[in-house]
Amino acid sequence: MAETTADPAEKDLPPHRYTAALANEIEARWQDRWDAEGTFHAPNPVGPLSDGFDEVADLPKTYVMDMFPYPSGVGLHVGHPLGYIGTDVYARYLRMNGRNVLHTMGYDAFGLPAEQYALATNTHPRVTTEANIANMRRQLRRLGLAHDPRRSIETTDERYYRWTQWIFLQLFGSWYDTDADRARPIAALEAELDDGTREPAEGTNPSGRPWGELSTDERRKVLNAHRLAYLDEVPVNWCPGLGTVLSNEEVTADGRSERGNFPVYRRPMKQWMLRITAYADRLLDDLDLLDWSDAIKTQQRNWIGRSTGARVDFATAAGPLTVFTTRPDTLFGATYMVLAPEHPLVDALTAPAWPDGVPGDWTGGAATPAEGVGAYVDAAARRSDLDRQADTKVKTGVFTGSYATNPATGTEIPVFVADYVLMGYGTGAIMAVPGQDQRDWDFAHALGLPVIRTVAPPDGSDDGPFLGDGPAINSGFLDGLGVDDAKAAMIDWLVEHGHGTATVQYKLRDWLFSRQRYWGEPFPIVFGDDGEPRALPESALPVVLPPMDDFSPRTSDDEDSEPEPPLGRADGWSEVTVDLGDGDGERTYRRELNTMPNWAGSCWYELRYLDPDDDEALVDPENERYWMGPRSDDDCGGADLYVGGVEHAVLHLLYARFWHKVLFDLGHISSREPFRRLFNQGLIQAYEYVDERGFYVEASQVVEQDGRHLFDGREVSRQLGRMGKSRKNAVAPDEICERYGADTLRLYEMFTGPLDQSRPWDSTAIVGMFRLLQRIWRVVIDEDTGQVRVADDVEPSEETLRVLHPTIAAVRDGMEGLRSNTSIARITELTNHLTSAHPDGGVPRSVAEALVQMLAPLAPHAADELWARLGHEGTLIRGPFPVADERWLVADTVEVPVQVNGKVRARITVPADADAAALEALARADEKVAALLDGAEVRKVIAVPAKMVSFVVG
RNA sequence: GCCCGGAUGGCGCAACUGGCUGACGCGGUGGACUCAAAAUCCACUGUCCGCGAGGACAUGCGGGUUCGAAUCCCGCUCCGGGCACCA
Repeated sequence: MAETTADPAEKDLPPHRYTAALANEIEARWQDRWDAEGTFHAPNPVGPLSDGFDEVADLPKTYVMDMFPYPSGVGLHVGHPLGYIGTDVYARYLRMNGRNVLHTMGYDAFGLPAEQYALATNTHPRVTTEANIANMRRQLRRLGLAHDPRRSIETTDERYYRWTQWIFLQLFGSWYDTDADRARPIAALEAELDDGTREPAEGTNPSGRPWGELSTDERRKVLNAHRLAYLDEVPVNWCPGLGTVLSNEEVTADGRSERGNFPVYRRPMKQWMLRITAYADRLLDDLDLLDWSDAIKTQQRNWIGRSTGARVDFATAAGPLTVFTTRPDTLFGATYMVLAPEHPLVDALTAPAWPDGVPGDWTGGAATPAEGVGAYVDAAARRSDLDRQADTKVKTGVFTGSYATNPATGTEIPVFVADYVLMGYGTGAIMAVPGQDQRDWDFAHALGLPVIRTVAPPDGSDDGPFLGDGPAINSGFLDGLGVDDAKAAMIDWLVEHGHGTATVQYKLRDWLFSRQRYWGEPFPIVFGDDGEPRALPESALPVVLPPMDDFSPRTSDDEDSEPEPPLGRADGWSEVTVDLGDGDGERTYRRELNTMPNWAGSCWYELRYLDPDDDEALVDPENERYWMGPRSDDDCGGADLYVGGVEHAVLHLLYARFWHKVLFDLGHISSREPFRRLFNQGLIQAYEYVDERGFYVEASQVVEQDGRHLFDGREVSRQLGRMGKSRKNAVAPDEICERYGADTLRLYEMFTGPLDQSRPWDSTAIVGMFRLLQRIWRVVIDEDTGQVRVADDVEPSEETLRVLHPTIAAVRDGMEGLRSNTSIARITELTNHLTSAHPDGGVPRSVAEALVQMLAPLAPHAADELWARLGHEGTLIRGPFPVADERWLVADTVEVPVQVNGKVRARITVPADADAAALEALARADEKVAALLDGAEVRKVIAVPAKMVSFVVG
């Protein structure tokens, strides 16, 4: 890279030029001053951070948030702060315009990466995490971000995770009342069960005996089965190589762990689950209240996956077989049934012998159904989910030898076991309608099963299933009805005859919340001798993560090994003697040894920023209502702006919404949603270079020659990708700050495009923004003397005013719309105008000051410095920000194009307020236009005032 | 396969709801300053034809609507992202 910074030691450089050295000096000085003066403090209405609230009490308020980072050991690269700078510009702009703005930054520091990093460096995660956070704080501070430092939180801080645990106790201490459609305290459920106004929910009382006859232990089990946090035996991703279960996102497409590439096995284990499914409808419906992109909303809708349809019972020898279908209208076309291999009725429905005349394709070549089904089920069990889904074109399955009765037709239809039906969705069994379903069609054709069409396909189409709308055929009382009407009619019939019910099905599963890791929040839970979980009292919080020398998970290469949470080895920790206040007195209990997943801390941090020092509550209700409360009847509340990467489209954002709604239901907060408006920032991409062996080479050392890219003389291939240390294309912000200063980096990152757009990093283009700052500097400061060179008591020329005021309007527009690239372009134009209009200095003070004010959100250090040198006390943090004067927004005269038959043939300068008739006359008077119109018949004239004139000639 | 985005000079992008395509910046070319270079400043810079005035062609491709389309409609291509046997 060319050496673009000037060394101030060099003799012939003007002594007061804006150089990197000067920029760095100014930036460090202002950062210290901002810190010392608490410039970025945003006062709360009440509590420890309420100093100075009186001064801002009448101002409108805005809460701006970034998705907080995980403090990685390699530090930030220039891609990370893109969103942070974007929100900072926005927040500073609003502050200058008289708003009380809350903007801060925290650290999401629990989780497997931190633990792995600690293992790799053989240091305790607490030590590495704290060092990483310190480094990241230093890097971010250097960028001049106007964060309220008092509100910064770390999820690994005991004072923070005490409240994470407290929220878990809220989840454990409540249940979802489907009648009230909200969560309520479990004590309310107990009271209603006691006084007989409520029965235990379906599936929560295995004995089936009335509540009043249950023992204390049995009652505890019933209550536990209602809770929003509950223990359940579920299939999980067990990774013996890492010694922990993993979330689905932590498993690669080929069934191995993302970290370490170890095999992952599905197996059932008893784990903590959070009942997010109870909130499925509200999570879905409330999306309509949010100012989020359709892309993200669609992803959340798909993830929740609500389908309406019916449950239908089919009579079999083993009792009713229930299926879920979204197409009850096609019941007359159900010609066979399929069970998932794991379905509980598989054994019961496996007949002792094949019926007479069974086709060979159906038996899998087995002598008996038991043999055929057994072999098929075993084979399916050995295949991973991913493997089973890899080749979806080929359908396999085996006949059970049993039949079920189609309730609509009374026909006996064969029951198969096939792995294209998944146990995890619906009831794990389907009615197969090959005429209207591609998968059923494929299976029917593979095994020679009959097809009955129940929706008439359009003319002649007889190839494949028909999924569209059309009149019902072959369907008895439904014939002639369209799909929607037929569905409704069939559901009515099913209900009336006791064969089924209308129902809603979701793809969303309850949230697996246990990890066998050390570096996470311990659960505030203990177990009694009965194996049932009990909550620790609030007074026992925080349950502090015990210090351990050996915190590594117990790993193994044995698929059947048992998970062994590291906390089980913490001396004297796994048991605790405590009085739970439940009447049992002081007893010894076993602690829960799992920890929470790293999503936990990020599920509610938006609330803790509001009141980080509150030891009485997770957030004082008044502070929450002030910053996040609903502002009108149809407002869901929440942070005003949340900026982050699109990669958190589903998980983090869904989990956080879920917790927020639980806290809302229980009356702890007034907002129904955590993030009113979400904005996904683009990515900073970088070229990565790969040599002939497929290894990354250091991007900074690649040279371009005749369109080829050479590293060390060898040609390498180039592609655009993510920036990252491992790809050897990372550029650190520190490096750019040293070379140009933070203000230049901020301007450059904002200039390369609107915030939502990804853009490649180009280190050579930064100099443009550096030059801009130099020019602005020169407008105010004489490079030779260091003296202010603006002209006092001089009115700006009309020409300058006509540049200045549209610039102000456009700059505001860009900043409000998170498109400061356009603001910077307009500031550049103004600067260029001033530079050429006043080559020897003497820019009117009022214009120079407006320029500096507009610069302040973007390059706050340089702006505050220039503001001070212009003779003002203090910083520009609270403005003023210039306001455009309408008078100068519209020009007296404008140049408009004149079109003849759609082509621009001339340009004329006309009064801005010329009406259509005047415009036409002026256009006709133009020499060139007159020549073109001469002798031609003008058939039509369109004249749009101040825009254009168009002649149609024939 | 389905669902979202996107495509404008050599590059990043701009053009508010149909009205002068390419603002602003990088890069490039030429110049000023300098012994020289760097830095800085100034000018030019979509493509093609023409000595020139000027003209033609240009917003991924093909149609359409319109006096007028980067913008609206229909049909494609390519790129990026998400989901994927969800009954």
